[in-house]
Amino acid sequence: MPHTIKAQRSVTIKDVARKAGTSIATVSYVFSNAERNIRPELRQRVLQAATEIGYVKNAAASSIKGKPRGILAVVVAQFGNTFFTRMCVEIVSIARQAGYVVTLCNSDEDPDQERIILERLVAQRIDGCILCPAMSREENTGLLKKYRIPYVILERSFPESTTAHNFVGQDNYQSGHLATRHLLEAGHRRIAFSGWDSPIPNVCERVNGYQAALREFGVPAEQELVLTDEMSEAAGRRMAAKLLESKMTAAVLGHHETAKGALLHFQDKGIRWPDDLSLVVIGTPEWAGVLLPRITCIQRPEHPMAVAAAELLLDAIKHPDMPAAQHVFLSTVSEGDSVRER
Amino acid sequence: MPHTIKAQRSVTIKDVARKAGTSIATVSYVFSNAERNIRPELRQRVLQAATEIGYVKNAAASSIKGKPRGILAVVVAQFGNTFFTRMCVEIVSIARQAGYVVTLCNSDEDPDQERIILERLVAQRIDGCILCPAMSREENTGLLKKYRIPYVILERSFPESTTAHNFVGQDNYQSGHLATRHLLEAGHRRIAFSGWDSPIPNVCERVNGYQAALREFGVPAEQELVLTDEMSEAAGRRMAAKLLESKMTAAVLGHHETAKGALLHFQDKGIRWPDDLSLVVIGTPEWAGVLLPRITCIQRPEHPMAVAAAELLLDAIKHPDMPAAQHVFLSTVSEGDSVRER
DNA sequence: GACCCGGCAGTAAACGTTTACATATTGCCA
DNA sequence: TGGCAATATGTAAACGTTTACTGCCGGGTC
Repeated sequence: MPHTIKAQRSVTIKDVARKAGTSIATVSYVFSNAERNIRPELRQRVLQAATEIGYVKNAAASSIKGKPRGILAVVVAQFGNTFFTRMCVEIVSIARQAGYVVTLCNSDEDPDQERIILERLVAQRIDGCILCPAMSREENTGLLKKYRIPYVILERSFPESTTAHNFVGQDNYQSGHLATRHLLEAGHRRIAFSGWDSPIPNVCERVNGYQAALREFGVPAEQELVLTDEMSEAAGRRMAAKLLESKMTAAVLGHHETAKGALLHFQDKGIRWPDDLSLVVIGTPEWAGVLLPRITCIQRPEHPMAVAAAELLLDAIKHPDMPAAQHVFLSTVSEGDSVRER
Repeated sequence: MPHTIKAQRSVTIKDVARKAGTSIATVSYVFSNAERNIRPELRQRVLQAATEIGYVKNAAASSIKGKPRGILAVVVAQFGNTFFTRMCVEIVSIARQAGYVVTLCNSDEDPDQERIILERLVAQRIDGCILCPAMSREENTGLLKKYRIPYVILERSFPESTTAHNFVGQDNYQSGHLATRHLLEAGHRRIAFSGWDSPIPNVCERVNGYQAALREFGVPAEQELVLTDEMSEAAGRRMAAKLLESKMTAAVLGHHETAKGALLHFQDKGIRWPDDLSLVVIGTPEWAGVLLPRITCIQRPEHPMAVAAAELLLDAIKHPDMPAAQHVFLSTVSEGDSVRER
């Protein structure tokens, strides 16, 4: 509940008009409507008066007359996650170049929070929204649709997301497939997979890719080699411990947040990669660049995704009747030396 | 320039009133003024009508009647920097608990951008602002002051910042001092310092702390041992190369962004810490937790700073005439093994 | 000199709310 | 039944802009 204090009357267009000895219409024209001709001398007087008394246009007032607000919103599910942070940085930058400021919100993987946030944003009559949904909730995106707020769904491809909405994401199936094939090609046959145990389909798709790759190489998929757990360092450690028990020679760490915990566990136990264990991480964690030995990553294309999402949104704002588009980006294997021939 | 399309008339309080067969006042009271008694039956009818036609209050319209907007802003100089990101996450979370949404902006260390951003924010009539200024610009904070927008200066203590403004920051002098003393106590005498060459006083203060510590141990400060360069990985590598030439036995990496480059250079050259070189990093980079050998860090208290800034801002909003407060947080040495007795 | 036209500037009616004030409705008691 | 609270609802005037429309002035044309 924002604290409610009687805001003292701020400087308005009226004050400027009085000071400049003209009408409020003229002042308004000076500050907004570029077409209207104003005698340079008068315009100067208005500008002068405005700076003297410190006038700044009240965006809320313009907005109720149907002017766009110049505000975009990005709602992500895990703001602290570098994957999202990096995309946010990019989006903010592109938006700014287009003249927008960006409101960033964090649903913390909670669809109810997400709902509340979206309602607030609709109340603000934002010009557009990029949403990385916490879960599949037609009801939530429905709000945006109902208010005809242009939006782009980012990164999480719930079945309906990819069809009815503007969507930008990554091919998770391919990430899992790529990672696993990389290990298979190096000769590994007993390959584990660890991931985040979540309601979103991303990890699930990665597992599908992993299993498909195994099939292609004629390797039977063993249930016990696929582990999922909550998203935390501790969970990563737990999964690492279980993986070690299962005597695999290689693993796909399918989720960079838990991968960190797993690597810490390996470090603690004195298990070294690629000597003792070949590893591929899906994602591009901050620490991958300095960790020794280097680690092989399936890069998630944060940068192109952010750019695509921002541009798609700007497009959607310009062309409200544009049909929904879909962009999916592939992953690439980064160089690294955490995989050894076998 | 936000694209300007005639926004189609959205559902208003009038539509709800018509649908519910009552007056707009009643509808307004249902949605805002909690004191007013409305017959439960009528209230229900209004709510019903509102959901049916999908009414969401237009926050802009309420705002011009002096209602607080429920928007806070955070303007940082380097949004992509994990140090700031982590503080933003925390601030967003606290703000949300207090009922605010947060607009995050990135000045990219450019005071002109900062100016433009602040003007936009003032135009939005935000309820409060946390600002990490790009440079000392009285003119910029002056805008906030003039419009009586409560604000808190974060992290960068320009001389005037600490006196006239609400301020939350870290003791950079102490960080430099702590880092250097840690190395001196381990027996090192030839200690280098690398930092970011910037207009803000933070690094400079750290150098002061470094030099003071040297003095306390009777070690003459050598000019060539203090290096500064731009903020990039490449610059970090450059400084690392120069440091190696100067034959020091230990170094304070005074800025975590350049520290990464320096460490990469050391890795490339096969120089190992703490065997070949003792190191202390000022800051808590994302990668510090997994890097082997572990690295000693002077922790910047991001979390308490963010909490303090957010709470100070909320206080300032509640008590507009509160005198400016100042919070400075000390640093602590994290455990690590990148320093060796000598 | 009557007419029109272009260039400027002002008037006033919106926009979607909030809220002071007025009015209606009810229940209660004398 | 009249009077009076108390309660419930409506009226209308703001809030700070935008913008269609009207008005004014000077100069050119016939």
